[in-house]
Amino acid sequence: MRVLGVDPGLTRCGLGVVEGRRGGTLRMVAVDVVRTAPEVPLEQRLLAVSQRIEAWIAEHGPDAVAVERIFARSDVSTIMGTVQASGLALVAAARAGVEVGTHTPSEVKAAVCGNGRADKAQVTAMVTRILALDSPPRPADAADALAVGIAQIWRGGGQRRLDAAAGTGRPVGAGWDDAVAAQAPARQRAAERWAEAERRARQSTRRSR
Amino acid sequence: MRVLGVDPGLTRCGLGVVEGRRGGTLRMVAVDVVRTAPEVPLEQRLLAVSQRIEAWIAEHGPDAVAVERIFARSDVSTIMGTVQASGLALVAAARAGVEVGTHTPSEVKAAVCGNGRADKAQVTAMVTRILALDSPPRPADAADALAVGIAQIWRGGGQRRLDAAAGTGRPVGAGWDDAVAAQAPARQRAAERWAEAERRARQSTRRSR
DNA sequence: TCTCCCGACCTACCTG
DNA sequence: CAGGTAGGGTACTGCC
DNA sequence: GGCAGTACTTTGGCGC
DNA sequence: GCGCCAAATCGGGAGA
Repeated sequence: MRVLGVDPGLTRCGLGVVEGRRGGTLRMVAVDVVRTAPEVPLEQRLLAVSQRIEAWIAEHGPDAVAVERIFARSDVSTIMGTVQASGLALVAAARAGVEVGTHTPSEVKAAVCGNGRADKAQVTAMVTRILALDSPPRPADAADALAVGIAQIWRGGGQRRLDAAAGTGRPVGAGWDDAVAAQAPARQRAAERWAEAERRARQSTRRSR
Repeated sequence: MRVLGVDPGLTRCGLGVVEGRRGGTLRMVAVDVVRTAPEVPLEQRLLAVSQRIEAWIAEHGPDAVAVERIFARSDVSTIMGTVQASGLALVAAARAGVEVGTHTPSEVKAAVCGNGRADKAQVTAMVTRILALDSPPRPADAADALAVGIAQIWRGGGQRRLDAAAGTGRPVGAGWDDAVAAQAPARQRAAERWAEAERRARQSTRRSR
């Protein structure tokens, strides 16, 4: 299984391709960071990111694209570009017909470190070890992208419910799987549809780091 | 001059093509609203929006694409899809090599109604009148998209931010007679105001649109 | 080029 | 003329 | 299909 | 097993 992990960002967007099996040894295929200069018009920056992601998908032909979900507090301004970048990643994947998975920062940390509260350095270190790299991926964002990819392989794209972006309006609370049935209004007939959608529901936004 | 106005949204994304000259009579070329169902995976929804926008650009060959700028308050979740949609519009335009303009809701209202505080109904009414439509554009988002397009034609592209960054200082449109936006230097209290806005937004209940 | 630190919406309208 | 202030949205759910 | 109402962050960790 | 608590960011510019 090959996964393209994406750490969305406007100035720096991390891209990392990881290969391996669930529970097996993982191998880093490629890693890079897309940089766009502040003086360039926004649409150009986004376009650059978009094209780069599409190029990577075309080149590496991943089985899935994993995007780090966005977490935004009240500080909105900074996340916009990030969110847009994540959207581009999602569209690029959808356009290529590739499976999509999203992961929150906590999930990623928990996946690679075993602790959702893990320090950033910890994550980098673990990524380096897991992929048996000689040295830590240089721009920090690269490591994060790889971490997301790892999370995708180990935890699977089986994300829960809706995304933050959609403004779920329905805090599911604890049990995700159980909540699926509870949520559907016309659960009997639509159950199948919902299950399907839910299974594929690795959507949502991206997060920042 | 032909402009594609976009009112970004995930569930409903308004698209409106307006044609005319600055200060001249305007004509509506086309209008529509892209709808995507909540049960569809996010990436699919975004893809649908993206493709539709690209199709419209290809079909109508606008000279510019105008996008309504997003203002995010403390409520983040709802804007995500919106922001992503706007990003898609920007990229679609950039990809097609079309000029891009962004406009805040206030700008749009001011451009169309002469009053930045204009009611939504007012905007719809003015759009209907300006474009000499028999009836108001059906979904409200459609009217908004048209309004954005109108604003683009009448006020020109809003890329002051880009200008400042690029140092070109070259407003794309031809010179306009009206008052130019004067930058308010009052940045000192920004934090305070932000905190205030945030606090207010958190406590009070939101009104309907 | 990478690192570290700081700051965090944008406009229109009304009032003095 | 300058400064300060207030305002601005959306996606989901249920119902008509 | 359209209109109106409401809520608006999420998640892992730890304690109970 | 359930519930409550606490924490989480990124982009721009200057300096090494």
